[in-house]
Amino acid sequence: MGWIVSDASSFEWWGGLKTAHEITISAFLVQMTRWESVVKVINKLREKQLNKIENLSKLSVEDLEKEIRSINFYKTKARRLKAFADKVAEEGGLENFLKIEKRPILLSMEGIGEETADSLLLFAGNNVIFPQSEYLRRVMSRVLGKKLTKSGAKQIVEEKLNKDLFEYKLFHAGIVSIGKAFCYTNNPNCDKCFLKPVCRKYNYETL
DNA sequence: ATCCTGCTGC
DNA sequence: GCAGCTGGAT
Repeated sequence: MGWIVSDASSFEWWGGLKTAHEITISAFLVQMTRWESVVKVINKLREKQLNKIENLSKLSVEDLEKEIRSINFYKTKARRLKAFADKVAEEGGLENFLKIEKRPILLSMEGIGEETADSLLLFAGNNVIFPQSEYLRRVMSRVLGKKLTKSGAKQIVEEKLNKDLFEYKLFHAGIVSIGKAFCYTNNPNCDKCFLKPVCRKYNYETL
């Protein structure tokens, strides 16, 4: 069965970005920001060979600000990216840094909270960890018909899914897709949503 | 005007 | 728990 692909890395996860470096840079940039804006900046960085963490660390914060000016909170994010790039250099490269045992160090860095840390570990580092996003909390809360915290929703998912990289990435992609397309904070578009057959909010008007 | 795959510091 | 960060797109 040659067409059954078990290698999760050959799919266009994380908006189609391929390298751990671009995924990592975009993870900083995308916070409270439209994905489309992030892609534009990543494309520009790539043209200038700045799509690698080591190359970013050679820039000053001021120059980095200029490169990402079109991004929401660009000053804050330039500072955080610069600090992260320097830290990666200390730790002996990005690949070595994106491992589960480094999670506490990731979380200790400015600009990396739970969601970003686990997104990096899953999509850039290929670790079986599920990111606890606001999308996840919202969709899972409505489908299950009870108020969940982000970490609560994450716990349920990690309990139920097989410990499989492909499943984790696919489920995350599904949650994000549904969150963006239908499951808005206000006035969710439940009629169009393809989860409505199994959603408690839709069927019982809870939450 | 409002929205956008958060995190920090208070 | 919540204001602030900070700007482009619609």
